[in-house]
Amino acid sequence: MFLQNQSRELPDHFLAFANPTRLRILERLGSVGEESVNDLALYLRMSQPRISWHLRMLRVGGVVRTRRDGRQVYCSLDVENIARERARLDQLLGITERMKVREEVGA
Amino acid sequence: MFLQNQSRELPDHFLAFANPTRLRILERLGSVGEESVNDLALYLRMSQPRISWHLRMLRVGGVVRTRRDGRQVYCSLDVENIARERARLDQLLGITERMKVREEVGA
DNA sequence: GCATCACATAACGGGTCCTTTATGTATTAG
DNA sequence: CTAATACATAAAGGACCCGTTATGTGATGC
Repeated sequence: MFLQNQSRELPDHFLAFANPTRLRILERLGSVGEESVNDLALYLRMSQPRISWHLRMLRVGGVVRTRRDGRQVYCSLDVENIARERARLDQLLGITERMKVREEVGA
Repeated sequence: MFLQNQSRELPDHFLAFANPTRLRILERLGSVGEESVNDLALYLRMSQPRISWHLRMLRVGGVVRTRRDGRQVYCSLDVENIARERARLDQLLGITERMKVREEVGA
């Protein structure tokens, strides 16, 4: 079914943002665009398995996508899917585009 | 400090969305606007302590606000704060308004 | 005051998250 | 083929999440 899928997809997506380490990873990826797993671990001064584990959650949640180039695996933000999941949440909450526009205007 | 605060505020906020039961609560609140704790528990056919516990997480995460009227406590979405936290995430990810507009257009 | 209603918290078991250390797998270099 | 590199996965322990029942707290009605 359609809703069956969503019953874990949305929670998994937002769980990806619910951790300081993962937010640091995402901040880094947003800053540099793309980076390998090892470079991420070096930059964050964390063990490679730990980074790899968090990247798995980020991939499962549809926040990050990866591509392999030789032995390196490069990670980047999946901006399109983030926007898609966000739209799903807004629909679930009944938040309309009109409401969001009013907020941007400051109404 | 400023960032110290954010180190738990953003995770707590998105953790609030990372559970099917809480999403059902939020969907209900988006639909009816405001509802008491007991009515929420009845509607979701779940024990009142469980609902109360989830509402606590939703309040801590800044997703739901509550007001007391007599013995009832009425809950509703904190749409303004949701938008605020979302903007913080976008800033962290380096997602600009321009990018979001392009997505809405479908570019 | 006393009983009741609405909600919050406590205690408990089972599951998942998160971290470290150790090991496995895939790709490249010689 | 062998060794090294880059990354993924396994195991183990502590912490937190999530569901139930039981109990506590605060506000209303008699």
